[in-house]
Amino acid sequence: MIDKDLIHIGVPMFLDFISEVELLLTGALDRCGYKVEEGVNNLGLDLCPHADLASSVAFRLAPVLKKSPVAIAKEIHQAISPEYKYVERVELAGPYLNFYMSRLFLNAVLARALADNAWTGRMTEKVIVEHTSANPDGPLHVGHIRNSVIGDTLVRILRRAGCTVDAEYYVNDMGRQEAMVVVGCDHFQLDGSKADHAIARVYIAANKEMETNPGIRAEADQVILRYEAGDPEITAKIQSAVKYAIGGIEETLHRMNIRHDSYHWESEFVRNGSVAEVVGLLEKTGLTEWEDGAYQLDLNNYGFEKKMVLKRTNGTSLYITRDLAYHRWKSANSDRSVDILGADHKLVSGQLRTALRLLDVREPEVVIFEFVSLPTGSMSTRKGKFISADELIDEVEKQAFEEVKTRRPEESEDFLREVARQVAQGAVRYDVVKVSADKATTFDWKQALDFEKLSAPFIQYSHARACSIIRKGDQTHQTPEQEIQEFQADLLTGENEVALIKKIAEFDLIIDRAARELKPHHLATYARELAECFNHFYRFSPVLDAAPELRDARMALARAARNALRTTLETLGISALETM
RNA sequence: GGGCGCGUGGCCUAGUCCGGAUAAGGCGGCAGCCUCCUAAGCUGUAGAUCGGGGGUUCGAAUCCCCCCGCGCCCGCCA
Repeated sequence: MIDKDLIHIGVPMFLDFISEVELLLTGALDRCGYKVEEGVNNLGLDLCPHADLASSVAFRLAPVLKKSPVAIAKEIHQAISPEYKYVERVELAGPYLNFYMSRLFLNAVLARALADNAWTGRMTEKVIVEHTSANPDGPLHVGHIRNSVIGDTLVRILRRAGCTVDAEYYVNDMGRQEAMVVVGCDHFQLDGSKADHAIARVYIAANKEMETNPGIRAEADQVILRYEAGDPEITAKIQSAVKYAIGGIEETLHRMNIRHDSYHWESEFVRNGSVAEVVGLLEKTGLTEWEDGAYQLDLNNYGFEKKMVLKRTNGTSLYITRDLAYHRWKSANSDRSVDILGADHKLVSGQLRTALRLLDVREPEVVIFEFVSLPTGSMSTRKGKFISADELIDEVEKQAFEEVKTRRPEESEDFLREVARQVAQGAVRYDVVKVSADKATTFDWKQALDFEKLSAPFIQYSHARACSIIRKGDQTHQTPEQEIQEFQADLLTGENEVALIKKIAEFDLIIDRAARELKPHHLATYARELAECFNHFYRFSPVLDAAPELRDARMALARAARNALRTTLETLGISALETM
């Protein structure tokens, strides 16, 4: 039987196991009269293959105490209090101290994983995550979606960690790019294709036209000037073009299971006076000056060679100035604000943060991702050189459809289409999120269309297998509630079973880390490991054919694994398909 | 030229922040497993001077310095 009280005490997960180990270690160190320096991980705790948690603290003490690490570890080991709950035993392995999880802990993890809403972290901050924010001058391409997927996954991770998150899209309606779109609309006809693609066509055409017709540039300048002045005709034109493009972009985002909670147009901050206000505040720093007819901020003392231009010669504002106002607003309306930006924004986001510091405004946490390029070179919307997200999703869906059709030929067309859609959505997201943001990548069709182990379908498939077992088990046996009450968790002693429970326990640690470090790829790695653990369990621990009591225990584990897989997939924004 | 980032088996990547016990996966090779809960799965096998060189340390893929290669940036664009 599982200890039902544990469910109510709540949260017996990996972080609690770690807490207990820390308590045991610091207690033992005290008793020995040893002191470790303050610092991150000063107890030398580490996940490793030899133990559930290992400490190399003896190495750190050795130079100070002038004793061998082995001798120190031995002393600490002997001084460790025998009173523990989640720890089963502490082993001395030379200079290392190895901690192992107790049965009580494993059973508690299982109980928790079986409960509803088992995984909500303890963070309480209000967080604004700004992501995507692509210019409304064309469709999202395979570079943009790195921003979208990283951003949306972080939104989900932060929510899972307990935060209240607002996902925001910052719309660049005042920039030169949008002015070019309006000029493009004046000279060329929007065709009937998907809105964002149609906008891209006139935008590309206008840029091409500009090569031979310098008048185009002047027209764009006029648009910028008149929009900033609030000219109603231009305002109507820009608003309709922006809304049209954003509509198409949203459609693409929805295909990837991505939604924003709010949109902020940069013009909003010009119209409500906060851009002017920010410029005024910067003036008080004494670092601003008029140079070459433009209003500039000198950040030379802060390591920036180039001055930051706040206003053009013709008086209009620039992206960075408007962004400053937006960030001031974000900081005032959140406890944490996070920006997802491409590598080309490194310098400018540094300038932005410096300027905010001067204004005594909390800086955003900036997640920079490196570029996605094509085998033929870098992408450019302006030059029409890109693979659109829509094209990618279409291809992946087509491939997924063929795969499902081969495996489930008896199923209806609707079923195949729906599974293919959700597999494709997951495949695209996982393919992006699995790589660390600071790695530059080259887009590869072969890899995008690979549905094997290092992919979303692998994880979705594990989940579907768990569901299949549960479905079959429920048909022949009692209700889920009864099973949860009655199974004997202590029977789950197989190597694969224990490994699976431990992997399930790790979830809160991964979420906590990913939420603090803003590294969504940790969760992608975890998802693969969890699926792998489940597949081993599936392969080596038959559930339905096991003896009755073992069968019930394994059913419970299958259910716990299903919950963990489902939660992990949902946090990655990937559909947890029950059959595929 | 300067700044930032990256360099891990043939290819793609995790591990690097916070140094610890045999460098972990995938793709592709090779050899196996469907009268057995969905084979989008599982098992085994071959394959790595962790870009190069110095340094710090009891210990370096991880920290420091130099060099090489690749990417991004250095607009009154965003």
